[in-house]
Amino acid sequence: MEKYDSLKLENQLCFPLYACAKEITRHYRPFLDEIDLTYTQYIVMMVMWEEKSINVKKLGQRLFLDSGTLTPLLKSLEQKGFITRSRSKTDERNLDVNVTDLGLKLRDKALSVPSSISACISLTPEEAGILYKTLYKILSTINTEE
Amino acid sequence: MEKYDSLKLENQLCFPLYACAKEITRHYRPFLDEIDLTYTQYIVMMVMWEEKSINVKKLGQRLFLDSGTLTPLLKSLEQKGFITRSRSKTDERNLDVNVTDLGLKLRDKALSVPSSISACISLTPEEAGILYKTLYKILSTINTEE
DNA sequence: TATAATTTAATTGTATTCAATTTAATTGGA
DNA sequence: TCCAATTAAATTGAATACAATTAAATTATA
Repeated sequence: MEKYDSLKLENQLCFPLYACAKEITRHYRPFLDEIDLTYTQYIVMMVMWEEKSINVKKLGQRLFLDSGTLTPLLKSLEQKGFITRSRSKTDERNLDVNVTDLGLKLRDKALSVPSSISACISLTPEEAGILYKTLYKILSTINTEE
Repeated sequence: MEKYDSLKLENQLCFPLYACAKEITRHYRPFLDEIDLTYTQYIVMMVMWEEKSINVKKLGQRLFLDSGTLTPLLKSLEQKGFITRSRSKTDERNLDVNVTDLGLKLRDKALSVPSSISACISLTPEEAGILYKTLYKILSTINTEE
């Protein structure tokens, strides 16, 4: 055990996490290109497909993103016709995001994406299940100690 | 089981991976601010502390980064005096990166960073070990099927 | 009620990321 | 040797990310 062991790249847990996330989102690109979405736009659309309507605040909490990222991204999705943006009638500070018909149509085109991705992540269902639980455990604890 | 279940955010494995990586690197910020490094600069310095000298190509392979990311980042580290950049004598296409004395001094200042981070990731050693193995399994397979 | 505090998006600025292209150096084959 | 192919880094352009600040709306309080 050497003084600087804790600073070795191979002893980091965060580095493979960082690299994995990067490599996987990179692998999404060719599939998402076909439906004119980036990875971040894709996870926003996932929420929109489920919720149909949501405001920016809640969307950001769901996706761990702030308005600095979401504002330009939502404008881009609006431009493509997948969503609409409008101030809430009851509280004008809030911006409501709604999925459009075109946005809903995109859902069918996206159906093949998840299987295409899981095909290039060769984990057993058990490994995937444990990984899933562990990641959510980290997410649930990391933002609490503030 | 519904038609669109595979597109639900809660059924994604990639999303918590993406979110975790983002949240964790965000937690590095205050600690790394104190030694004037960003997260990406930090992992570059980790390699430099181990290798002392390496070229951009190998550095990129090690960190899953390309020259588009590394070139401006290495210029910034050079500006701060932590590394030097110079063309290889034997093959001028290669750029050699060398750690400076100042860069080596930074290693001692960085010693407290790993423990600060692991303090806010509350995993058991077993969970961390399994996570580590699983992430490297993904990394080893994801870039092979090209 | 009038104003202070809070909340929500938007904006600004810095730093990634990566695909695609360009430039320069090296290697390989005719 | 000459030139095509390859390789490595740099450049360009688009899209994130996030901290910090700003602006507008709402809520809380004196």
